[in-house]
Amino acid sequence: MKVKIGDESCAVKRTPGRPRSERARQAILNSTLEFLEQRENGFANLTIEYVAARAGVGKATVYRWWPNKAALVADAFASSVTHKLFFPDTGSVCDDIAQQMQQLVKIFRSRRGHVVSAILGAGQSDSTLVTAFRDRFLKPRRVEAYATLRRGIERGELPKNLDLDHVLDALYGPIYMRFLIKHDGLTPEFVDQQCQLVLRQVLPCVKASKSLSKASGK
Amino acid sequence: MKVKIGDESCAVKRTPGRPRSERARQAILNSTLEFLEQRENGFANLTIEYVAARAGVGKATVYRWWPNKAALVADAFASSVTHKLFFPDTGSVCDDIAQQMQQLVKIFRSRRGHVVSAILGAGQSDSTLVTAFRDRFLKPRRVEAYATLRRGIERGELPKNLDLDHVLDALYGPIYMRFLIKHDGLTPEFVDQQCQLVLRQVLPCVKASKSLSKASGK
Amino acid sequence: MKVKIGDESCAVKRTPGRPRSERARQAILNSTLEFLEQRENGFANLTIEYVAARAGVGKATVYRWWPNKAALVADAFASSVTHKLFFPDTGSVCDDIAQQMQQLVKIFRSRRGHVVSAILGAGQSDSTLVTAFRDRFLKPRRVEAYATLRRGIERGELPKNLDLDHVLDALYGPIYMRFLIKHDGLTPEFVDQQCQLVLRQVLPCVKASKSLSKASGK
Amino acid sequence: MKVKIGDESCAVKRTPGRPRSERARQAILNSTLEFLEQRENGFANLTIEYVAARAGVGKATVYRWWPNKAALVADAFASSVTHKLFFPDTGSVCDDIAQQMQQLVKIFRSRRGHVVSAILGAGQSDSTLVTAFRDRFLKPRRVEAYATLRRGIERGELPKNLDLDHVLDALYGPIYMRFLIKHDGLTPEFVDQQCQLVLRQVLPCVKASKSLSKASGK
DNA sequence: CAATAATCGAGACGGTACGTCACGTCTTCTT
DNA sequence: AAGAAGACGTGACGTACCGTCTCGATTATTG
Repeated sequence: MKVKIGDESCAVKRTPGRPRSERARQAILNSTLEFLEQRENGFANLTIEYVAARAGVGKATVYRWWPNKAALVADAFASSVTHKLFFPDTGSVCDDIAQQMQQLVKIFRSRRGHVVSAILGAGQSDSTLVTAFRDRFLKPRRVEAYATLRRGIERGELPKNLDLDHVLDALYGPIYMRFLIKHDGLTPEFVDQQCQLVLRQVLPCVKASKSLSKASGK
Repeated sequence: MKVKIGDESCAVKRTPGRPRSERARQAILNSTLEFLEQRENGFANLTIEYVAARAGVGKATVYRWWPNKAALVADAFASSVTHKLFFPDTGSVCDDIAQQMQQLVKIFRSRRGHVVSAILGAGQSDSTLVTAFRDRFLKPRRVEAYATLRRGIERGELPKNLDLDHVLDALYGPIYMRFLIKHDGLTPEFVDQQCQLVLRQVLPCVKASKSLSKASGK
Repeated sequence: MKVKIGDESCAVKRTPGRPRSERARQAILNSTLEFLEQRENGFANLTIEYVAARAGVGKATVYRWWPNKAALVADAFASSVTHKLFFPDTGSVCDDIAQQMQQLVKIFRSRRGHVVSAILGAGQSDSTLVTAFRDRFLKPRRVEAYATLRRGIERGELPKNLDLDHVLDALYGPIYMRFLIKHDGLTPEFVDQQCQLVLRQVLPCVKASKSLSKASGK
Repeated sequence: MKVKIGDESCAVKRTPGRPRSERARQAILNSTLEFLEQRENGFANLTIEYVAARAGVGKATVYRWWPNKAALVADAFASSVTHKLFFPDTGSVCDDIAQQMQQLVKIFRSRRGHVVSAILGAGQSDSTLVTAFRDRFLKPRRVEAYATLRRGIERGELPKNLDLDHVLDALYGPIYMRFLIKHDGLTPEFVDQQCQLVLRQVLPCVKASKSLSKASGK
């Protein structure tokens, strides 16, 4: 709880006693991810017992650093968050976003996708998990997305007064829905059509700007 | 070997032995729903032990009729599915769908919504659950939605060759996303705007029929 | 409870309703014995469920006629009591008894012996069972044994004022002990030696030291 | 890599991990004995659930150390075996053995006797139990008995070439029989008479007839 | 360099719920 | 009225993990 300000040059005040083992920390997070990445091994099936054994670590070591399974999974998820999800700047909002969406879908369809569905699944009965998902995954991406959309607005591709959040939900919602409910394929074609469907709607052309502009009250 | 003629139960060959107790069945489903409807009582916290005790029923009776917790919950949910989720026929597709979406959101925001999130949450590590959700809840509603959309097409409100499933995902996806990730409010205004955003084709102007027409190949 | 005396010619006043099925009764007792006769299938492993199923009978039919497992087994045992256990009259007490003991040991070593050990085993926690064993098996045989011993007394082979019960326990006790504890073989040789050991002791004087000397071979 | 030299615990490699709780072990064995010592609480009525609860112990702890109920009971019995069952050395085989037999009968007639009958009873359908009884109770006592008998042989009280096991069965068999079948009393008088009946060889020839005549009182 | 202190692995502990089995009772239709 | 069929509420089974707790061993800082 003591925050050292300034220079750490010579006197890095370390706590006495054996320091935390970085090897153990990594092994625990890795065995957690490894488990979640397997199909049909959701959060519910994950056991601390297994994680510890797989990591070659005592159970107490897990509990010493993570208060519960959810915290462990949230941490493991955060440490796995891909850095490949960026928005390019092609000059066309539609293309910028379509490309990022394709990357997202690729992740969702990979083994890493199981980690996402595990965290969203478990999050339905443990709000700390969805919170972790929003804070560590969703929001950072939204910030980038806002910028991309604003570029489009500046360029005149999109109307002003656009409810950015709504547009983004309109874009990504169907992807999350298919990802979680699996009632239909999460194909690249679907992604492209989805992107066009939504962004064509908000193209200047028309008059709909009013219905989409953010309600002043809220 | 007396054969009752004219008996209406002629073909209703009863199985021998004591018949299944309807009282027990109802009590089990009810105590399941009751539990899930409480906040923070997710699928994971639900125990068969509790369900049986609450229903005044032996555990074995639960296991006799439902192979696992997932099946029980799916059944309980299905049996509880409100019959208020219908599509009216107002003469306007947009209105028809908007009204049904509002009903859906109302359910999602009610205590019954917890059951849905419990199912979809647990379904992420138990595919039988999402399957049950799709079969018993999603598909029946889709069938009605198709009809509503087709009415709109016939009326000329919507273009022909529309990929109905995609349109429906575009409509409902954002609702499910906000419901499950809770990053933003699931308000009636949002629902209305969402409906208009997707179905704006109704109006003259644009009509991006090409991008939405079902890919011939598929 | 009404005992009809005399002629049953025309009006055998039977209780109304369907009469008890003799077939069922036999099938139940048989499947009970059949089970107990198998090695390692003691009383504890016997289930009414199995007996009923094996006999092709409803469980309730078993419970209608026998209040509990013990009563059933006691009945089954009684119905199986062999009639081959008699004492011959060879003119020598020792031979008379030795022959009967050999027959007894033969039964103990046969599959029927398992029924005896089952009933004595279960009897340790259910006194009705040992009672059944004493009344239906032990006592009838003791009556015969008394007669045999008295013949020997009359013949002068045995002393007067003999405690018959003690002598019989001295004779049979070791057999029951080996039968139940299985710490040593229940061989014909053992039986012969046992018979001689005890009866020589009670002979007027002799001192049969030889019969007690250990068999050289063993 | 410091090796302690001269350490007496050199070969006493302790197993890693938390050591077994002696408290739990004792509590489990005690609650087992306590239960069995009550009349009509046979082996069959004993539940691990009860033992664990009574001992203030998790069920798993019981199962961790004893594979089944039989092993537990055998252990509990063995641990309770009174150390009063020894053979004195009075100079007379008959007296040595008679005294030990009286002690045994005293145990059989006490509450501890229920444990013995529970073990032998249940042992009839679970061979591991009788085996445990033989190994942990019977055989150790036999070893002492052999020594006592051999002393008698050396002293000339008993003939050489005696089948020790048979003599011991002849001595103890009737006691076990009366203990298990309860057809007659297990009185101190019976024990004395039984001892004399079998070991009369000691005496020149005669006189034992009186001790075998039935006690007038009874 | 020894003392102190925190972490490590291992694994036993008291619990809770699991899913199964048999109990003894009941309800139904058939004989 | 008794039969077979079989569902019912009950309760113990033996197992799997939970999260906590000793252990001895290890690895740092401090006196």
